[in-house]
Amino acid sequence: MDTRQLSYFLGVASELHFSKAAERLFIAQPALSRQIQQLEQELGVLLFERDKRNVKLTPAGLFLQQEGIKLLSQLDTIRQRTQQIHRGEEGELRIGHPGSAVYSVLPMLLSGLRSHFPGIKAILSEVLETQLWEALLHYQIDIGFIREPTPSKEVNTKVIYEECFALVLPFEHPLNESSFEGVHQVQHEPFILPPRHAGSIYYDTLLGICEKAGFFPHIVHESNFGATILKLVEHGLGMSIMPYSYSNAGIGKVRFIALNNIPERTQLSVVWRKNDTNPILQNFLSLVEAFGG
Amino acid sequence: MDTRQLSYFLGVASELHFSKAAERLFIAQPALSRQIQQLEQELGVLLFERDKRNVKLTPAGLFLQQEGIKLLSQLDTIRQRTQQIHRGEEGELRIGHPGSAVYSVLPMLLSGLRSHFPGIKAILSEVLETQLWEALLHYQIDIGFIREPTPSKEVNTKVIYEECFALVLPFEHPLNESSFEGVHQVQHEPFILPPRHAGSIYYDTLLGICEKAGFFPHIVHESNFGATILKLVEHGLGMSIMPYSYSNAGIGKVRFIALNNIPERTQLSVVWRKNDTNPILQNFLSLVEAFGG
DNA sequence: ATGAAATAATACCTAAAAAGCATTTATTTG
DNA sequence: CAAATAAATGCTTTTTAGGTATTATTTCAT
Repeated sequence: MDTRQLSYFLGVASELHFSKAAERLFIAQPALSRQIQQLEQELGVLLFERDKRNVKLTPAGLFLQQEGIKLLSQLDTIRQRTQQIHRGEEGELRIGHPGSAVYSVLPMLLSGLRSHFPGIKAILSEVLETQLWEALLHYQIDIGFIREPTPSKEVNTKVIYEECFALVLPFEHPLNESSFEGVHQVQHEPFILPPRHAGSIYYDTLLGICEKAGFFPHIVHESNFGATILKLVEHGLGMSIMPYSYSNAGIGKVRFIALNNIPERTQLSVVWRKNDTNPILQNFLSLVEAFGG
Repeated sequence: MDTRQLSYFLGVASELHFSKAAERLFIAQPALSRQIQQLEQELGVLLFERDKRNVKLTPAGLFLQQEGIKLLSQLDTIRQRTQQIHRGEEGELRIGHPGSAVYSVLPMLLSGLRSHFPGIKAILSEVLETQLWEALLHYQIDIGFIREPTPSKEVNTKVIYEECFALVLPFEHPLNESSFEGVHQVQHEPFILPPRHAGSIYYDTLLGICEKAGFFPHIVHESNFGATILKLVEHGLGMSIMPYSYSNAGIGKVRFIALNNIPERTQLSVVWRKNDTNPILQNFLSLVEAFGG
């Protein structure tokens, strides 16, 4: 019983008329009659009751009709989904990202993914910047978001987002956007910053901001998790300088003062394996491209 | 994509080796290679990554393998069930029966059905004897159980069970099996019997029992439902004569005294349409035959 | 009644598809 | 570099599906 015989059978079963069914199936009536006979013989089951004039389904035929319709539609679904997977329109994309990406580009990219490629499921995992390259090269993720792309032979990088830094203060701190003139105003305050080893260029940029303002920050705590820093700031343990997009996070009662007037800015880049031909990745990259990366 | 191509594909997908798969599929390797190529071309999807030495599945191929296995096994199930329906090993058998059959043959027949033909589902409906012929001839049931088979041109009948009658008394009644000598002992008691119109031969048999014992029963209530009669007897409203198998019913606190020593006995017969070719019915009848009908 | 129309089956032939065989090409391994 | 392995290619044969003409049977209209 192959699919051709089955669909011929379904044709006759729905028309209950060999000649009409043959016409609808674009074959000659004798050919159809024979295929049905062969099917019946192979199964050893009479599927139609024919009395030289009328054709009707036997109980077994009725069952085969009901189930056969389902089966063929399943086969069609399988075919379509196989093709979608081939075109990269269906499947999983494993994304590694730092926590900060959650508050800026990631939500927009994921909603774009949802609308353009509803079959692609994003598997998100928060990965520390230090572990991102390893995760990528060990095939644990397919694409990563990172603030400091170090060019590499095995990995492609592309900047997709740029933003200014922000001074983060406890909400009760006297300094606010109107009274703010420059970073030097907080030169005597305690600071909470990421540890140096977590991303040296990023760290150096932060220190550069302070240095230009004429001081070296008094660092009282370190954390590589943005949310932790925000909580520490909220409790008045110090202040921090973070990418402005953290202001979307809504974590902690803190005040963000955007540092628009200094040249230092921070970028978010995507990184992926150069040799990766996964069409899902390619589709995601085309989305990144359209996003204005 | 027909079933042959699909099973060829599954062969290669599980062996990941064209030559070995070809051997297992009993075809030559070039034929297999070509069928896979054709399948890939038809779908427009690369299913295997071949590098002249190794064969491995692409993501789309992996999906097709997973789904294809399921599909082919479904097809096989459909084939088997279609054949079972044809052989009458699967389907529904609508059985009409009087309430009394529930306490004798029906449970045994149904458990025999369950073990010999697990695919046949019995649809039981309690049908009054007066309506049984109609239900049968109007195709509302496929087979019926009845106590008084009147021979007919359109219907076959077959006796399957014979039993004696029993005197049914309230549990508190002084008469019991040891003190019982004959029906004449209850000639002055009130009786609860089925109405005459419910089955005249059956009714006449009951009256015949009394008549031979030398009295005409004083009928105080009538009911064509055995359970109702039992309840009325329990409450001391009278006594009754019923098929002995009602003693299995466990309805009401009543005493059964088997009337073994009188010639009157009651039979249970099956009836079915003479022209019915339904193989499920035939299988059920073979069971009835084996049951010793 | 009788002939025309309808309808599935049969007989026979043709075309297309699948399978087989021999060979080739490319790659790995010793 | 030769030998072995494995998939692909070219060509032929076999099998299967499809087409045309015809038959047999039934129904319907005259």
